[in-house]
Amino acid sequence: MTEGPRPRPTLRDIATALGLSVNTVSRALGDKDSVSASTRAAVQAEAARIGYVPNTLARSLVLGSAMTLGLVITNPSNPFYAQLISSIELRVRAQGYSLLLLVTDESVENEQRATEALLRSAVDGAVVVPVQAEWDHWRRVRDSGIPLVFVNRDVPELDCDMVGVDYERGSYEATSHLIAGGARRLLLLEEDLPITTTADRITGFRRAMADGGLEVSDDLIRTVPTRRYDSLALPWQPEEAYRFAQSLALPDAIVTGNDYFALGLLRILAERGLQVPRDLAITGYGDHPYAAYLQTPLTSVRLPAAEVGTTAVDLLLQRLKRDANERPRKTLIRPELVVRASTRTPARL
Amino acid sequence: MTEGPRPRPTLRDIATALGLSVNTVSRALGDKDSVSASTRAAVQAEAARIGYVPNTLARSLVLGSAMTLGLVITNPSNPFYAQLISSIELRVRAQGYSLLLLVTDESVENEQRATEALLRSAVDGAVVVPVQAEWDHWRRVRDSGIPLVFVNRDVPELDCDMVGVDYERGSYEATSHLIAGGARRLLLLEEDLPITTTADRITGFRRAMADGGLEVSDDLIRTVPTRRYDSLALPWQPEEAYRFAQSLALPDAIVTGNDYFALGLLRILAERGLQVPRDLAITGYGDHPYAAYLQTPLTSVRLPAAEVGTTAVDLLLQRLKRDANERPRKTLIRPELVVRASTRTPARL
DNA sequence: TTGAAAGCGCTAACAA
DNA sequence: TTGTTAGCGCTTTCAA
Repeated sequence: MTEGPRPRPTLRDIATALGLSVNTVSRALGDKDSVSASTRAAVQAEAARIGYVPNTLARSLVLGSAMTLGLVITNPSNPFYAQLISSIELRVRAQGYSLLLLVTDESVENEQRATEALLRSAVDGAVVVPVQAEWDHWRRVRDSGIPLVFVNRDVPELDCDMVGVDYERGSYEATSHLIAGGARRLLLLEEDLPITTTADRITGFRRAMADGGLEVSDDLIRTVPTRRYDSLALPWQPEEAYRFAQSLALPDAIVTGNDYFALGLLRILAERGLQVPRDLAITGYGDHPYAAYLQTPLTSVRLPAAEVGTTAVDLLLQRLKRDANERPRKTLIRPELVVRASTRTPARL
Repeated sequence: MTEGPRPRPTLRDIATALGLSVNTVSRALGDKDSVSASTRAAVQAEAARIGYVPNTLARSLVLGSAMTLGLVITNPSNPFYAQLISSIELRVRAQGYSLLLLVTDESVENEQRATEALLRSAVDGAVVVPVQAEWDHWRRVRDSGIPLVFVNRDVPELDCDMVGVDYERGSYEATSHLIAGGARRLLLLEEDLPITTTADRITGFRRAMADGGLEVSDDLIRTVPTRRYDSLALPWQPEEAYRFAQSLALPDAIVTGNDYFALGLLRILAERGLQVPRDLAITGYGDHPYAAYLQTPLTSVRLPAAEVGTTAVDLLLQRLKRDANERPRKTLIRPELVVRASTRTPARL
C-alpha cells in the first residue's frame, strides 16, 4: 500500500506515449508555429490526460531566467508593509512572475543573508525595503546584474530605481494644519530608527515650523524606542508614548510619527484629565484602520501603500525589459492628510 | 561604456582557472571528504576571489529539490496573517529553505492558480491557509507528492497535517466570562465568511450559552459583511458593526468575532450615550495591538500567531523527512482571553 | 513539419 | 584524490 507519488510526468513521457520526439512535444506545448495542428492537439490531449506540468527549474536553467522576483522587507506586521506585500504580490503574479519573500527584521545581518539567497536563487530582480545601515551587499547584487528597486527608503549611493512616500510632505502638512489651527508650541514625537523616513518627517516638521514663523528648539523633537529586530510585533508601542507623556509639560499640539504613538498619547492624556483637541491637538501618521474609530477620531497621514507597491513592481519590470543603463528613476508619492476630531477645535480652526 | 554585467561565474570558471575538473571543484565546495586539503583551499580561494555563487536552479534540477516551500495565504493585511507570515518566514529561513509567497484574497480561482504555480515551481512542500470552498486542486498537489500543512482552517477531506487556533474555545471563554459577569441576554456578532473559524466561534458561543443555562435563539447570532477578495484592505470594517448597532435593541453583552467589530460598536454606543461596560459589555477577538489602548480597553481573545506559524513549518519539515504516509497530525493551539475594562463591571463581576 | 544533437550548471556514479 | 561520463528536464540550433 505504500505507493508513494509517482514521479512527475515530463515531456519525454508525452513524447514516448505519442511516438514523437521530446522536441516536437516541447514546441507543441510552447505554441510555436512549426507544429501541425493535429500533432499539437494530440500532444495537448496527452499532456492534459497525464497531468503534465512544466518543470520551471529545467526551463529556467535553459532560459537563464527563473521568472521570479524577490521581495525583501523588514517587517510584515507593520500594516503599511502588509499592504505593500499584497499589492506587490498581486502585480508580480499578474505579470507571470513568482515572488520570493525575505524578511530582515531591520537587521543588516539578515539583509546580507537575504542578498545571498537572492543571488543563489537567481531572481530576475528584487523589490527592497533596505535597512539602510550598510549597502555593500546590495551593490554586489546590483553588479551581478539583478536590478533593484528600493521602496520607502532609498540608498542613493547605488543609483537604483526608488519609489517611496513623500514623508516630509506628510509631516509638513500635519504640522502646518496644527499651526493653522492656532497651535504655537508644537512637539514632534518620533520613532528612534535611524532611517530616512523618520529623518524626512523631522525635516517636514522643521520646515512647517519655520514657514509658520515658529522656532524649533531641539527639545521639541523627541523620540521613543521602537521594537526593532522583531517582525513578530509592531515596531511601535503605544506604551512608549504613554510613558513619555506621563510627566510631560504639555505643548499645544503633538505631531506623532505613528498612529500607535498617538494612541498611547490619547490614553495618557485622558487619564491626566485633558481633552483632545480642546487642551491639546494630536496628529497620527499612517492612518491605520482604527484611527477613524477611536473615541476621539484621529487626524492622520494616509499612506499610499498600494500605489507604492504597484509602482515598484512596474519600475522593476520596465528595468528588466529596457536598457539596464537608463538613468534611475526616483518617485515620491504624496500622502494625504485626513483631518478628524483630534485636531478639529472649533475654537481654533 | 555599456559594459553590462558579466555572466555569473560557474564551477567551470573555477575549474579552468585552477586546471581542475568541474567535478573536483564541486566536491571541494560541497565539503565532501574526497578532496585534498590543498585543493579545497585553492578552490575556495578562487571561488571567493571571483565571487562565485552556486546556481540553485541547476543544483535543484539535479537533486530534485529546490529547497523551497510555498506559503499560500489569503490576506497579509489581516494582522494575524501578517504575524503568521513573519513567523513562518523566520522558521523556513532558519532551516535553509526559501519561501515562495502566494496571496489568494479568499478567491478559489486565485487559489487554483496558486496550486499551478506550486506545481510548476516544484516546491518541496507548502503551508496553506485554504479558502475552503473547494479543494480538488489541493488534492492534486498532494497527490503529486508535495506535502501540505493547512493552517488556521482545515480541509479534513485531504488527510493533511493541520495547525490552527482553537477558535471555539476562545469564543467559549469570552462568552462564559460575560455570563459569569452577569450577562443574560448575549448577542454574537460575526463575520459572514463561510469558513470554519467563524463556524467554530459560533459553536463556542452556543456551547457557553448552553452551559450557562441560556437559550440561543437564532436572532442572537448576527453577521455583518466582510470585505472579501481584497487583500489590500482589512477584511473587517468597524463601519459595518457601527451600522449594525445603530438601531439595535441592546442586549447585556455583545461577543464579537473581531476587534474591529468591537471598535465600531464602541463608537456607536458612545454616540448613543451608552457606557461600556456599565450598560453593555463587549469582547473582541484577535487582541490587536490597539485593544489595550482604547478609551475603554477591550477584553479580547489573543491568538497565538507565532506559535501556529512555527508549528506549521515544523510539521511540514517533519513530514518531508519522515514517512509521508504517517497519519496526519492535527493541532489546535489554545488562545487566551485577555480581560480588560470593556467587560470588567465592578457591579457585575 | 519533425528529429537529432547540444547544452544550461550542477551532482553522482564510476573509473583511473 | 581526481577525472570521466552521464543525466536532471527543458529549449534552441540545425538537418532531414
